Amino acid sequence: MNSIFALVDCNNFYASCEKLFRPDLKQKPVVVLSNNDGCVIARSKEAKILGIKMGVPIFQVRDDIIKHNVMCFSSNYALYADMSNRVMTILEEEAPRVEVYSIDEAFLDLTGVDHALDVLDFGRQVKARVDKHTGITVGIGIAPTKTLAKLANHAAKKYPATGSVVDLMDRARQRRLMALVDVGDVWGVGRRLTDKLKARGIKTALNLADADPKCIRREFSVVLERTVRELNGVSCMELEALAPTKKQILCSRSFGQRITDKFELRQAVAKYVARAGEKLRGEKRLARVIQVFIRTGVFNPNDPQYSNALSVELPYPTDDTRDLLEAADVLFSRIYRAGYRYAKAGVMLTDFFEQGAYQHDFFKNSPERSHSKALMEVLDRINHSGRGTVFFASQGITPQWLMKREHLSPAYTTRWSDLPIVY
DNA sequence: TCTGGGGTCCTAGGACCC
DNA sequence: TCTGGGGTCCTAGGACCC
Repeated sequence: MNSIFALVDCNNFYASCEKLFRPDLKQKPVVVLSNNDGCVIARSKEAKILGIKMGVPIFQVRDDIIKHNVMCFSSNYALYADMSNRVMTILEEEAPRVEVYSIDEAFLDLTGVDHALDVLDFGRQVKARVDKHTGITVGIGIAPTKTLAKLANHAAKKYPATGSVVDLMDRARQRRLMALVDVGDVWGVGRRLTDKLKARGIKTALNLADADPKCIRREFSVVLERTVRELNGVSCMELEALAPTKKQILCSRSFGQRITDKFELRQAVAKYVARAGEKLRGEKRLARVIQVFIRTGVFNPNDPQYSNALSVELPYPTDDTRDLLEAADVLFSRIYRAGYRYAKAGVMLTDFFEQGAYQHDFFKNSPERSHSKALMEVLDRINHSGRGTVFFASQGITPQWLMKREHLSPAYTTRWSDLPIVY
């Protein structure tokens, strides 16, 4: 049976979340900043019109921000994740199978759904329900492949006359749209590929669709070949309703200010290890390999640069933060060099095993620490309860390097004391 | 002065084995 | 003089995504 995919995408998601709880900002330009308040990572419609670009460092647009009275928010992921869940819950009520593709996007599988409505009416109904129940506006693209659904969604955003819902099931319509779309706006075609494709005269999505898939595979990759086929209506990417288990867990942060002190840097690494361990247990996995990396800033050419990473295979797969801390500490002391201004550090866990699936070495007697499971459970439970935090001494008690979040909005939906009250 | 974080997949090349 | 071929595994790096 031929597939039908719908891509639902929240408009200006982070900026929209912030605006929901601030009616006074309704027609005002709003931007949301990355960690450390470094870059612009989301913009409201009004901010886009002002020409504030995605990803620009905030200091480069400071004049515009002041001149046009743009409201800035530090990113508030607790709020965005909660709003995302509300949107996804509604989508799951509307469609039999849903793939949550990112915090603000989902693919719906409409294949074989018996619609009294046609797909366009169905899309409009979904959009109206999300709007009514969450206040978030979405765009919807409907097409026979994921790549075309992305394209339809692109059109839904770009052309207001569509009412933000585009039905791209028809081949002639697909070709008309593709002729208008820059090849760089195709899903899966990034900046590098755009340059290479354009150098070969492939400038629009339609040019790419009409290219020979065999040549594309030879000169580029199987990934791009798939894209070509998808643009021609041949579905090569399934809907994945179950989130695949993770293959790596990464915890890294840039610091609010440069670190020169060895013990402070060590604390930062310990903190990321603890966080990574928490995520690992959340995934119900054990990790056998841990990597630590540290680096100086990359933007100041006058600063001496240093960057290094080291990984180790642990004696047995573990999810015990104590094991991870111990290993990380050894790695850290081997790569640490004095005399640099460090800007970032991180910890990566890989080589995962299912809990209980690992066969221990017969000749070693029970290598794990005692009460590991119970201790980690208590640790996670306390830290998730919101009533306090427990942490390892190596993480430090009053870190100076915490990231900057100077424009953080309240936790409107996840903390009772921050609940907005309407009188 | 100030420039995010967290992922996936694919490929090429080297080491090693028979 | 002639100097194999096929396979696996691992890693680093490149590309993409949001």
